[in-house]
Amino acid sequence: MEFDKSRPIYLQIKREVKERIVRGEIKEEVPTVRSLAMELGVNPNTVAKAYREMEREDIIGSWVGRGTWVKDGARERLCPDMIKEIVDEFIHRLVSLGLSLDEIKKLVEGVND
Amino acid sequence: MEFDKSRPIYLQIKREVKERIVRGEIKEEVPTVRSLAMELGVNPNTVAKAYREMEREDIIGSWVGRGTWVKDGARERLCPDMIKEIVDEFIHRLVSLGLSLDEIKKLVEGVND
DNA sequence: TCCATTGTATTTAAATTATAATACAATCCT
DNA sequence: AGGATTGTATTATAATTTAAATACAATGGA
Repeated sequence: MEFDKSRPIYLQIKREVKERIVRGEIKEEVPTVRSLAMELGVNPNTVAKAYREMEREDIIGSWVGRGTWVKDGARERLCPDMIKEIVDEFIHRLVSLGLSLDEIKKLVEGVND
Repeated sequence: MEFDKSRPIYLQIKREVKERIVRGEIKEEVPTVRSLAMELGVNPNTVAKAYREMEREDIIGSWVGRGTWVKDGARERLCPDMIKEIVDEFIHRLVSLGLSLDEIKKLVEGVND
């Protein structure tokens, strides 16, 4: 995973972990703060900050000495929420360029690859 | 225009100005550094930084005492470039959630409002 | 019980971003 | 000619983000 320099790393880590949960790569046990920090090449504090926010969002739960775990039903809540957020932002950005909803639909229909 | 606190303001200003160019709201004359800073409620230095980068991208040209102007053909170059960037990121993000291209197309087809 | 692993917290430092206050040279308009 | 406006540059300051190095208490396994 590579980072976009224009946005805080901890936000990108949040997105990455959520994506892994939605994809089913993370089912119950979330990587430890230290192991994910090592894997991503960042400071454990940065991962801890991402986890702290996701805990407040009721996506994961952390316990000292045990680790971090996906909360019950988190994947089912996360999936439609994230899709809606992505689609909404996509539509909004193209509308900001002056495109209509019909034009946007035709644009996506024509995508190949 | 309101700012997203999670990203540098000067980058959001770049996007805003580019959108205005594509929408045709800015045709030739770009707002002065000071007037846009006043309009957006930010420091002139922040606008100047955005303009400086757009000048390096050959989108605008600035002259002391005269102002800032859209470069010839900038709108025609900007329009397809920005659309492609937005669509590509959109597809990429949904693929990162595990969706296929077909699923994405059906998703967009079903959008209302 | 002992020890490694866990999340959490603290402190210090560096880099980036944004603001603020000027100053300056070039240009334009009257 | 002269004054206002322009982009640009400089310096200083503050806030945010990230890194780094620790330390600590709780947990679990040998």
